Amino acid sequence: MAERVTIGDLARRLGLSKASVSYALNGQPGVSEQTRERVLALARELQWYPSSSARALSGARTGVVGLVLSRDPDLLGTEPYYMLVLSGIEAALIDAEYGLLLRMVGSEPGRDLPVYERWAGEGRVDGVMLFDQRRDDPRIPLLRRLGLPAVLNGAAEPGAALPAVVPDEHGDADQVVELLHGLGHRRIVHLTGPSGLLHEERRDGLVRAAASRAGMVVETLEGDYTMGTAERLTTERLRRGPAPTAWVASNDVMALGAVRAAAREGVDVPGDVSVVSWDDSLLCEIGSPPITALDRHPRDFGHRCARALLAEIAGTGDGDTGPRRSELRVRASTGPAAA
Amino acid sequence: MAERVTIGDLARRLGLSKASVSYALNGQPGVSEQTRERVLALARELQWYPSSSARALSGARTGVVGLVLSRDPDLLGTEPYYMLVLSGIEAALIDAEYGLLLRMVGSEPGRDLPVYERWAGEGRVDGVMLFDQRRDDPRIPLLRRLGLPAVLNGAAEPGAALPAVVPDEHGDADQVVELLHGLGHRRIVHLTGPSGLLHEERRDGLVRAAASRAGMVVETLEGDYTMGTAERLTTERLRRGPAPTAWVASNDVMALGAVRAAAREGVDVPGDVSVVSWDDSLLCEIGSPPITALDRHPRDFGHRCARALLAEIAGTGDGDTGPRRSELRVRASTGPAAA
DNA sequence: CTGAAAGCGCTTACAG
DNA sequence: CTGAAAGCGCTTACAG
Repeated sequence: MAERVTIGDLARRLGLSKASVSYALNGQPGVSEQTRERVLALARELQWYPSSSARALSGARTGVVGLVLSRDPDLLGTEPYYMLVLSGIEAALIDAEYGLLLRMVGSEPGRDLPVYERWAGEGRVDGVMLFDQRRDDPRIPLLRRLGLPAVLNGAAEPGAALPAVVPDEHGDADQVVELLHGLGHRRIVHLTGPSGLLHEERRDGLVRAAASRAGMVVETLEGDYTMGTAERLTTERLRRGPAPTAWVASNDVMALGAVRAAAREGVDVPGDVSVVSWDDSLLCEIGSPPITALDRHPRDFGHRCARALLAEIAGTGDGDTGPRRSELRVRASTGPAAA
Repeated sequence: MAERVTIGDLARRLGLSKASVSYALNGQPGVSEQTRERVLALARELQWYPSSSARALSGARTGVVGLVLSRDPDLLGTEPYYMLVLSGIEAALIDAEYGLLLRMVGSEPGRDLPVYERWAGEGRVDGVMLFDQRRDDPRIPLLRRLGLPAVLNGAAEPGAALPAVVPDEHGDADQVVELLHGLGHRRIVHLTGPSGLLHEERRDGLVRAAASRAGMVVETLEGDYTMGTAERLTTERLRRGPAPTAWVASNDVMALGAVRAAAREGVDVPGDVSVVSWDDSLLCEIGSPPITALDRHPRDFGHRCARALLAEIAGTGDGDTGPRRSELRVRASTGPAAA
């Protein structure tokens, strides 16, 4: 075990007090430039690292932010979306020399609450990032009570209870509906994630609004992001009689499920039915047919989320650059509406 | 900000010393059962949480283990393997009330070294999990020097410099080769990941050994886990003249690349060429054709890795349950060898 | 079984 | 600009 070098060691060697060393190391006023240089040089030479626990204990930052992922592990393994968001988060944190404490819990609502409670109680993190906001989300009052900085990612109203990072949901819905309308489709099935999730409700509202402006009709089917459910819902709907010609699915996995179910029912994609995914990924690229999808820049989004949280922790305004327009990647799963 | 409850508060309320409270809370001897009960009851009532930094500073555990993922973010987003391993790790850590500090760095070798140095210096973690061991891996001497507990995941020799968790690579190679041999294949292309990775070298050796026992021949092509490279290598090999009839790829993404390249070259899968993936995932299931793949139980593997590290940290032997046999999921990408 | 005390390595008022 | 000191909330010998 390498012997730890402390600021006490640095102070002794330099004939300074620990306070001066601390000021020098932290870029605080209170030491001459010359002293600071000497301190920094010695710290580097002796490979001094600040003890994160000592720092945290004496009231400074922990240098860590927390993220609780509330999805089923199997789904996390198949949906590339979160891994990409995660890598964007990491990129932002690295720049700020922050660490990420990651926790995966199941998808049942509320399983994450004790984690925040504990993190706050133990003083583990400086803040947390929240995804998948729900109606009357219990995390918001909880985090307020705990006094833990937090950022709501994917929220609609910037003026909400917590600072938020918003995606371009409006533009997303418009792009998708526009494409389908242009292809002659007039009826859409919107295959959503669980309706308890606010972004699913918002998306559905925006799709309906855009559709109705274009004189189109929308049927909503509530899925759960899994392929199995998407296949079942699609099969049922196709069998129930005259079905819409366009399907919009909330993620890539469900879009694939819709395509597979259609194939199994003898419904041609895109001949009889067009399919669009709200998330792009390799899954969409390799589907047969490849699936038209929105590239919502998940890495970029993760990066913005982390930066917003860091700004919140630092108390320096939100610093959010605002949403970036998604790119609709048109592939073979969409085509002219059947007559 | 909720006021922090400390053991001092508990001690005062109960008329005990902080030491007694600490002993009671930590299940240490030195307090009567009755006292312990009272302490625990009050701690629960006041929602006391141990300050992780105070604990860590006074020499106890940090309660956190670290993981550095050294792959390109884009690849992490497409390859489901790591997310599944991660969820297995999380499951084991939750049981032990441990947290996971996650860091993603690029795939250039060595980018992770400063992270370990820093984590050790800052006293951030109790140990780290190592994946993707390389020949003369610099992490091993580094971690030894730093005195940071570590576990090598995916290593072959249990008697190595660090405790290790081993997959059933032998069985994996045998299963794959056996399947192909039974289908009449006699020549295999082994599309590997970077040869600097020890598990790639071992796999290749095992595939060659199993093949040669069965009178088969193996050609090795070194890929980098990406689809692009796999497509290019496959295309080149197919064009170069009489190619083997069986392709074994080190991950699902490369297997897909091989299938796509074959299709583009007018080579039928599995009519002309069979393809097997070393990793199973949704990508394999939805491929056209669906790809025969080894389910190496990545969640289970992650779970074992985390448990081994926790055992190492606790100093309680390795506690590894040993490898679990992988399951070869035979799908439409493999068939009888062309005459 | 219990208490008083030192110490972990920092940060931060407070004096000089 | 610098130093002596208190304090963060625990754990852990050491006495009783």
